[in-house]
Formats: sequence, structure tokens, C-alpha cells
Amino acid sequence: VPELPEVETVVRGIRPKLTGLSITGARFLVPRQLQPQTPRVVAKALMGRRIRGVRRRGKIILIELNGGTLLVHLRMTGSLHVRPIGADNGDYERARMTLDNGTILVFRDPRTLGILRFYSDSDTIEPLRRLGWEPLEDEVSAEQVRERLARRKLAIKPLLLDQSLWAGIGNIYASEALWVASVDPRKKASSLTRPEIERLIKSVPRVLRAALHCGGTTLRDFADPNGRRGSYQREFRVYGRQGEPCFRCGRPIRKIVQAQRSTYFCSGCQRRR
DNA sequence: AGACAAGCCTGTCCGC
DNA sequence: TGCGGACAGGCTTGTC
Repeated sequence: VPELPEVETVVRGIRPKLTGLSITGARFLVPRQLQPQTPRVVAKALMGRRIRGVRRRGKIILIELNGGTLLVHLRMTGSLHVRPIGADNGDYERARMTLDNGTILVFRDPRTLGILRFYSDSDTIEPLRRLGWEPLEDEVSAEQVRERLARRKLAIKPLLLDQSLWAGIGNIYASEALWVASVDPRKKASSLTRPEIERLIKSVPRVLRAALHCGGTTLRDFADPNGRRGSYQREFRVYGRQGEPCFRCGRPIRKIVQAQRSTYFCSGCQRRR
């Protein structure tokens, strides 16, 4: 699934279906996804706890319990569904929690790269510590961003994928936000001009918010907990459009590889200077 | 057959 | 010597 708009869509979908319910059982089918914890220990830890709420930080889903937190990271292909007991969950079910109203929370994940962890102390959830700003909530100044980019030799696009700057940006929205800001993805982070930083500060939340309004992006698999697919792929300006004309200047969109990930940008109006 | 895919952790090397 | 940064590789399974 996974960038911020898709994760937020998932959280909004499951929150009303889970809040207030108690966990009556849990099963984990791929021990690797819990490491260093184990299925038996986590299942026991969850048993009987009440779900107080569901929230998101970056791409991380936090199911808050009385006396602990279940962390879920969907990575590439994970998804969450709330279904009646006995419903067909299709292939790739990797975990499930039974709830006291006759429904189950199902975690599906074909590639099994997703992560599940139980934390008894919600103040020491280690993966949260490295996360940077929340793009839709934190107001950041150009000066703050300039400080964070200073001395960074990495190109700006792979840096946007570093969750310690802004949390929640993934490979699609990094390219899209840079196009909106007219910034060359190959440009060294430390060499962004003040106007470029100003534009990026606006484009990052703008793109993510627009995607959220579309229910996220569905390239192939993503569906929210109600089975609805996202539609932001129809709004793509650069992602997957290599060879097609730029909507702004008409020049062809290029596809390159940076840090082993595809980057899409306009060869005309996103020009390194 | 081989490349590629919404993500991110780990090991290694490098420079300060 | 230590530390952060940059990068390759790995994890995994499915599709084109």
C-alpha cells in the first residue's frame, strides 16, 4: 500500500470499526514479520486488551490498546481489513485478530515484507524516534528545511525518501512533489535555492493532501478497508509517464534510477541550476 | 528469462 | 577511534 495518503486512508477506514472493541484472539502466520518477537508471545500479549484508538505516524499504523500498542507497517503490499468471522479473506492472510463483536482484523501481505510489533510501553516505540515532520500537520519554515538540507550531498529526491526529514513520503509522491515544485530531483540537497525550498514546502503537503482526497493511489493492489481503490493515479503528473509530454512545458518526461529507485521528472522545467 | 514493483533495514566503505 | 552519510544488497512474491 503504503505512502502517507494510503496509510491515512487505511487508518480512517479501520478506526471506527475497531475502537472500543476487545481482542479475544490473535494468530500470526509469518514469524519473521514479528522479529525479534514471536507469534506466541505477541498473541498472548494482545489477548483481552481493549482497542482505545488507531492512529498514524508517517507510514506507521499504531493500534493503541489499554496497556500497549500494536505497530503495523504495511511496507510494499500489506493491507488491513475488518471482516465478519468466516468471511473469505483470499490468499496471503499473514495475521488476524479476533474481536469481541464477531469481526476479525485481517492483515494480508503477499510479499510478507510488512512488520508487526507489540510495545507494552507506548513511550518507547523505537521506529517512531527516527521520524521527521508530519507533512500534513507540522508547519515548517524554509529556514528549518535549509538547515536540514545543509551539508547533505545526496540528491533531493532520494533524500525525500528518508523518513527522518518528512515522514510519509514514498517513491510516487517524491517525484510528484518535485514536479509541482519545479525542482530537479538530481540536484544536491544542499544546493537547493531559497525559492526552491519555499516551493517544496508547499508542494509536499499539497500533493499528499490531494492524494488523500482521492483515497490514495492504486497502482495494482491497494484498496482501503472497505475495498475501495484509490484514484490519485489519474492525477499523476510524472510518475509512470516516461516519454509522455510534460503538462507544463510539453517536453518528454524522463525516467531515471536514483538510489535503486525509479525517479520521474520533466527534462524541461525541472532543471538543475 | 529477467527486470521491476507502493519500503526500509543492514553491512560496508569513506571522509571528517 | 567514532560517527554519520552514501550506497549496494537483501528481504519476498508476483507481474509484465
